[in-house]
Amino acid sequence: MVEFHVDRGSGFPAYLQLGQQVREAMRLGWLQPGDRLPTVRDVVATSGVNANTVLKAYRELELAGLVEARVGSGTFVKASLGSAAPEDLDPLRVTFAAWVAEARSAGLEDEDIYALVREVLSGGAQ
Amino acid sequence: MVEFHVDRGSGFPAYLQLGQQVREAMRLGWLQPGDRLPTVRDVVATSGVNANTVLKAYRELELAGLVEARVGSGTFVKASLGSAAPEDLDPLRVTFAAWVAEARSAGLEDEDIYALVREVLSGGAQ
DNA sequence: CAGATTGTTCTAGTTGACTAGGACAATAGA
DNA sequence: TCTATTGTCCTAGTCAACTAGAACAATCTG
Repeated sequence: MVEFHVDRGSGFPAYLQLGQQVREAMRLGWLQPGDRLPTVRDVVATSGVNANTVLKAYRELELAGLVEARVGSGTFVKASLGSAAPEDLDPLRVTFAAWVAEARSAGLEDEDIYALVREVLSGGAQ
Repeated sequence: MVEFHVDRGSGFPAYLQLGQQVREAMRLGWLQPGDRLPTVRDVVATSGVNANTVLKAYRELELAGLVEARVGSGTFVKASLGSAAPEDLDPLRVTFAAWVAEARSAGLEDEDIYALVREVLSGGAQ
């Protein structure tokens, strides 16, 4: 079961955070087709956000064709996200973790790493 | 000179985007102490956001002690951000770019890569 | 069938982000 | 000194995000 972590006051909307966390879990294989998302009321109790906010997040995912809501039973993952097979992810995870260790020992903080990642992914100098 | 790229409709506030871009540029060494940020009016003309929005972003950076605003001359970078020396960044950039190439050839899209990065940096399973 | 569970809808209201446009004040440069 | 540049402030207003609380309707479970 996926646990949501909504950071209020971080500046960006709670419903976007929820949606992103679902998409991310799907990409990482934590959520696969057929899996059930936490109940709207569960999320309300866990994260403190309003039911309408959760609903907005779920509805957006449904519009994207990623999940399917079934009254009485819950919201279920419909499609798969992530273009790589979960097996292929593991070796990449290992090598990247090694790189992170190297970066950290060079003195980089997580924010530095994020900045570097964004720089490289966006095509270097932009 | 740093160019700002404000993505309206992305969901999170323009003033946060501006602030983050400045911080990121500082971490990557593109902005160093003494450098001048774009004029408030420049940003207005370039990105289309309102002067008050830019001001809010700049004021937040000033409160954080990162920049210094001088009426009549501009806003200048005051401190340095990023815990690593810029020279140390290059080799890390190279090895990371290699890893990205590997990940992409394994079929990963940028979003998959971001998800993996966040997973590893947040400590794997959470 | 009966009760619990779940998604869904509705209204009303608050808060914060952002816009619009104008004006002021301090500084730099000629 | 004069002028352009720059940061700063102000008022008023719009819009989206989010809250609060209640109710409804479809489905599952026993």
